Amino acid sequence: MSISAKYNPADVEDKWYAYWLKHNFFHSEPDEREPYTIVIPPPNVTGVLHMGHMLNNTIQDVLTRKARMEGKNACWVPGTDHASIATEARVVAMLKEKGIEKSSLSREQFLDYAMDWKDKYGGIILEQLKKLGASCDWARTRFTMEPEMSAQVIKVFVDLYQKGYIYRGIRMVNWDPQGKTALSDDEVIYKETPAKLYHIRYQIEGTTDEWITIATVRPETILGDTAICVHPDDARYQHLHGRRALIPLINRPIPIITDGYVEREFGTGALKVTPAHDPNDYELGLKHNLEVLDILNDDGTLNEKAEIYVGQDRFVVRKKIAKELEEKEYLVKTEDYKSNVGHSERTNAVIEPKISLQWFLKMDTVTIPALENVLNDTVQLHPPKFKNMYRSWMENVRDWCISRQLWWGQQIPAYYISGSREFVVAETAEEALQLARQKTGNNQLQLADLQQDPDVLDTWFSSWLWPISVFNGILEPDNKDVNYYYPTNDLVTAPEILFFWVARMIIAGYEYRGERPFKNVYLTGIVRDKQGRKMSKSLGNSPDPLELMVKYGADGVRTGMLFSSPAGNDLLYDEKLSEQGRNFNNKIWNAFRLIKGWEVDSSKRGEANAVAIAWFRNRFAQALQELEENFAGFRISDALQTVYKLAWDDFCSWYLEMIKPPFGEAIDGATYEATLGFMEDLMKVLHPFMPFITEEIWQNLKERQEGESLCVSAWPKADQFNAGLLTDATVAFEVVQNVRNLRNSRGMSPKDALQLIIRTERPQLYRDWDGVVRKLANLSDLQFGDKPEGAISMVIGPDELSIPLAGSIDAAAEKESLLKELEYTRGFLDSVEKKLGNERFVNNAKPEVVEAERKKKADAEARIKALEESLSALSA
RNA sequence: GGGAGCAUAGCUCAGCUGGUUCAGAGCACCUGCCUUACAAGCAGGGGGUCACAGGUUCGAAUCCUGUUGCUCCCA
Repeated sequence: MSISAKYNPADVEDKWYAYWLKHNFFHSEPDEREPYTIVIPPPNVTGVLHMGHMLNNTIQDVLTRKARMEGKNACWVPGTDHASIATEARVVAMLKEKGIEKSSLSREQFLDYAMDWKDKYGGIILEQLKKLGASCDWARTRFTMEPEMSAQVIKVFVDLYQKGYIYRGIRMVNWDPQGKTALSDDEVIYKETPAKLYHIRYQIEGTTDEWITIATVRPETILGDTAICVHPDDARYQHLHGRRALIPLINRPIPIITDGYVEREFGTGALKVTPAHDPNDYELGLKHNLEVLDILNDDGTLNEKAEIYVGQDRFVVRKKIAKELEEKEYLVKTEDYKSNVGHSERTNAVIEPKISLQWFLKMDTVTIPALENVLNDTVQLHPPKFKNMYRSWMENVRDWCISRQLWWGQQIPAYYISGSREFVVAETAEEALQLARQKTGNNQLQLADLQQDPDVLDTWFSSWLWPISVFNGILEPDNKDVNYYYPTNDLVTAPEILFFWVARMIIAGYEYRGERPFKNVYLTGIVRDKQGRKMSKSLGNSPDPLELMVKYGADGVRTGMLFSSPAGNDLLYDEKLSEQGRNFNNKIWNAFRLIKGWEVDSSKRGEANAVAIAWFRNRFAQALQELEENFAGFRISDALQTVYKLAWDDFCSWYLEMIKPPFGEAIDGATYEATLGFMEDLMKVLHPFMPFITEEIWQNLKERQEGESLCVSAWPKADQFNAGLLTDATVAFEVVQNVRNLRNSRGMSPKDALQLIIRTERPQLYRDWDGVVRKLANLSDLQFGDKPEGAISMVIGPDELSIPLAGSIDAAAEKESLLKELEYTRGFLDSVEKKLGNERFVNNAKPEVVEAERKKKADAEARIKALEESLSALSA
């Protein structure tokens, strides 16, 4: 069989993914095994795969695949999120292109269009995840708006309402006048925008020439003012306390109040208070019991409460009123000013802080177990530094505004009774009717007399149930799936949504299951470009993951992502990382080529390789232990590094070179079998990181049956290892490296065989490694003894290596380097002796630390002795 | 304004409970090699006062305090 010298991922990836699916390896059903469950952070149906998903899902796949190989019943539940605002905006835009206005459609018609759109585009991202190799249980794919999922959301709403946690209230919300909906804080993007600060004077009531001047960037809102506020200690305004000022143009009188909140240095030190149109003013208004005067319509035009400019847009009015104020000499001056203006993430309209009637969830009590169980590590955050952030949020949490003025989502199950201000909350219209009849005592009420609230619930209000609802745990709280899979094990997500999503899932978990939703939360970083900028469509600095996978292979990109992604830290993505991943794949591929290319001669004896085999077996055990520790601490990047070095350095660079037969010669059967076993174990520990290439190699390493797969093979068991053997090996390797270095520095070819003479008190070590050292250092002979005439020497630990060299030996240079070493080692010994001579050290330090120092001392002394002997031989 | 985090090689980062397995990895760089698995490679090498200043300690990259610079969260 001829195998390509370059690994070609395209040849194998689709083949093995199809094979895995065909044999249902990723599907999970409850059984007697220990479950391992991950629910995917459901991507938006509007989304396409980006680098953040790549990182996030690679990590989930690594964890899932490892658990599956460990014999756990692994279940990774995939799905998508309906994303109310984003999707509705997308559908509205799509309709607009077709010439259809949303306002011309009924709710049902619109939802039909939206569902069609979702069916067409909503699954794209999941298909893309398959290219990445994601081992999700596709039979369990969920969508947050499918009937069973929505039913759970509605049930929870009704339940929380009945418990008294949900209420309707007036609040200041971020209003998008274009989308005509309230937005949550995270859907608002603040941009620094050049603006003007208008200084406007208000006449004091009952005077002819007394004024107070305020400064504002929004002169149109003076029409909604209900007070002017000054600092109580501000000397400039002492005489005005308790007086009233007249709003220019409309002459409505408003009180002048005092509050320490006002910054005296800002503007004129006098603050106009517009409770309906500024969040801070709103708070101030509550405190001082001010009237809330809303002068804006939902679309951003002024209403009749403004008295003037009614029906005109807020920005048009800003210009006009500034002009009028100037003409009528109310405008004192204007100055340039930079202000942070909120824009809608979806429509880019300038956000209007607006008083509105919304639905809220009270957060004060439901958050208690969610806070407590993160602080006591029942739910562990990785890295733990996020606990602080989590706590500060949970301790200062505000009630959650859960209503959105949209159609795409779960419609709020509140029904208003015609002809009254009453409403009822129920899971169905029929139940609502019953309730309404009871409530009103009017048995004549019909369905037609009820009007369901037109708004839908915040998308997070459905996704906070995700770890429960994917197993239908709200509707059937005792079903076998939810009992088996819940609580889930690990959640992998971005710190950006720690509050919006993770915290709320924990709340819902305790509220509805009385238990944490997951044990571990692994927080990934944000994927940034080389310059540290967040990857975004508008910057165009994000590579297309699919193209990247075509170029470097899915395995290459997966490992590339993980090379530089410690938990919780941002990842500065460079295509070089994928290249490195691809190169690693190629390296492994070539190791496979080498092994497969060998002729095996089972009559041949292979004792010479025994030490190499013993060494690698122990080295593997050591690395496996390290690997397990890395996984246990969620240090995924380090875990990859461990197997990377094991495969490349230890297996390829050392082990294979040790046992490789000379060209044209066969390998003995015992060494071959051992090597196949090592390769197979390597494929196992590499598989979670690079599933495709490892499966391809594993399938071809030995005869396999249809239905067998690496992805369900048993993970290697961690064995004890012989540490002494491993340290002996490092001595042998050091000898090899020294000889190679000598050749290199003297410009000699590796083909020139050299003679090596070792002066040592531990000859057995060198005898054990004789064959390996001879082969790797290309020695013609290895003997024990003193340095002969005309040889160059080096000192390794307490041992002296000599290599006879024909021709020039620069005795002076050699002496200099030996002296330098001697000096360093003496200095080192000195510091060690100082430590040991210090009574306080010997008494206070741990015994093993003191013991280590004693060993250092002995080593240093031996080394000094060897160096001195070399030097004296040199001068002799 | 309040809170948190970070600062280690040219770059990205490890360094878990203070002690040569403590100054490390990968990439980049330099030198020499197309050596019959791999140039997507091999062998070898250089490079850091661990931000700055104090302190605790027998001993500090590691613990404490302050300074400077950057980042994030909340307002």
